Amino acid sequence: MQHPKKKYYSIDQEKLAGYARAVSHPVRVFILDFLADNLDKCCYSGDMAEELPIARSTLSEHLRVLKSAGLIQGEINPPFIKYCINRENWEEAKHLFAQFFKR
Amino acid sequence: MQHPKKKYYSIDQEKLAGYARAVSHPVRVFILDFLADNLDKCCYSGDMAEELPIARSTLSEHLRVLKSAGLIQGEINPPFIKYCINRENWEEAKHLFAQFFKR
DNA sequence: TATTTGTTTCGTATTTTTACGAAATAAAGA
DNA sequence: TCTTTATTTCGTAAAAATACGAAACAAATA
Repeated sequence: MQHPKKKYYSIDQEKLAGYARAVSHPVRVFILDFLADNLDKCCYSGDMAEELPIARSTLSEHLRVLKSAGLIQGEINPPFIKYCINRENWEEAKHLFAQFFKR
Repeated sequence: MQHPKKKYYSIDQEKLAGYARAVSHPVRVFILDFLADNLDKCCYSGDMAEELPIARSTLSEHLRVLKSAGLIQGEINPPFIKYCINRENWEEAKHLFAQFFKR
């Protein structure tokens, strides 16, 4: 980089982009909707696999992406894994998006 | 696909994913923040290039992505192109995200 | 008409994402 | 201990995203 420019994007801009990236695939939106609609009972991977025309391993990969973005968490209870929305980060994302669009 | 599953994602889930995809890169968040903060005057590509350590062509590509997602629009006034937030779609995205996170 | 100007498009390379089936895993039950 | 079960990880392939510099563009101006 020959001429470093004055400034670049902020931490919040990077955070927002990260959450947006997690939500940027329809299957992952579906998963998040599914989990958010079933907050009381949480869900197993298999519950969602029933509803989606994709391989189990592909679903697992989408769950991994959501988990690494922090939007969901999985409580291991073999051979099941009970997935839930990660409340703390969900609220952070909600706030970031609300701030972003509030203009 | 041997066993077509019962249902798949909805139109709104696809729309949300599409808007999220557009916002899923920090440079694009930066651009949208920049435009939203300057609603009165709108902006030229060059105004933003000053602030970002990326090639002009790369910025142009990000603008193209945002335009094709519908979040911005460009009024051609050669050799300038004045960019603005696309108000209608911005409101739609705002609403979709608000609905999504409201739980 | 040739030049300048701000921007986009093109060609290309690299990286990341998405997807699948096969194999691995880890606990429960036969 | 051998299966069964629900799920993840691995290996791989194909598609999409990201980035850059060079070339193209289109209007204004010299």
